[in-house]
Amino acid sequence: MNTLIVVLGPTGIGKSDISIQLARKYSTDIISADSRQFFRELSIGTAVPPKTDLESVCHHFIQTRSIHDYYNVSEYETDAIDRINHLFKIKNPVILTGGSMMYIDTICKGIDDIPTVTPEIRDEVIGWYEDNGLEALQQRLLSLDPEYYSIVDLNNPKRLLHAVEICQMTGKTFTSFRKNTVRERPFRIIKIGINQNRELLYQRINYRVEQMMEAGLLDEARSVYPFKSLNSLNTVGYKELFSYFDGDITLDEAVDLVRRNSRKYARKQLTWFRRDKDIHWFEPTQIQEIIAFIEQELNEHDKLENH
RNA sequence: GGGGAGAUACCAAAGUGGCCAACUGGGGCAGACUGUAACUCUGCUGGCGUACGCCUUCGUAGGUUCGAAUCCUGCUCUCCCCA
Repeated sequence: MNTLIVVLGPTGIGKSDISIQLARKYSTDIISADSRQFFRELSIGTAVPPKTDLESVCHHFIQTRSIHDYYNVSEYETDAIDRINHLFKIKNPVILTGGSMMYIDTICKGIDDIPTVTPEIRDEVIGWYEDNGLEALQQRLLSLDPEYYSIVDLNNPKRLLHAVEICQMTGKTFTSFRKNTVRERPFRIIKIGINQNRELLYQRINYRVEQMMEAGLLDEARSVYPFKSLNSLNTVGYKELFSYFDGDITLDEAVDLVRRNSRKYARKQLTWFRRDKDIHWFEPTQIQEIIAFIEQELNEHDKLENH
């Protein structure tokens, strides 16, 4: 059976380096599970690996789309699973790496089939919400899908909005699509988590922000500033600099915010990963241990299969 | 040297006799998460305790009062204006 090695962890921990080393060792490719590295207009602020790395190891789903494109987890699931299965014909293991929690889970477990909301419906519902407010939105959901209403976080407009959109568009309840089924994958998954002591992680993050600024993040952000309202640009490292361009804060304040929001994001990632008991955790320096662990897992697996 | 303003929890900042362990924001910590998810949302944040609660806090030392972060006095420090 083929194996997908998933390398995950908080932002800035050094996942890319480790994945590249693993990819070299196993002469294989890397599939990105990073919801911001998809965009070709962004590279410094999203920490896309340097050109030399991209050339030495084949990466998939990095900078393949535009910030103007609509893309979502479901499409990613289809695309990435196709690519992984395709790669398995000639390579094994394959490596998946990234920090976008939901994207990783989608590859590992799948996600329910829910129709993609059309722009018309989206505009209609959002416009309606802006005119009528949160309470009205809650009531609208209550009448469309009381079951979901009883379990959603009623203060979370994004969740409410999407449920209403789906109900509106399909004429069915949002609940009816939420099967919560886990898709069995025809390959084995080994999850490697990279993390370290919180203080060191924060130091790493702070340092990386420094490096990004030196590498020209300010110019990169300025180049996409005209499109700042795009969702793809509601991204740490850019939105803060947009506030600076807007004249709302100083550059120093903006950079400080980038650091803080990066730390927050890292914490959020860890919260998500914490409940996944399948992850085997290592420190960024433990590349030897990681390889040893993978070897052991692969061997055990072969034995099981031969029996 | 003279005059004025102020010192509140990690930071900022309300509170100006009891409803104050102290509004609010930030930060920090924890959590949720089914399609634009690096999004969006929630809880906690003096100490001890699961909890009713108990203990120690509002520069500092005293005082007034049944009761003080709030009133009075001394001291220390900070800022502003005049010299």
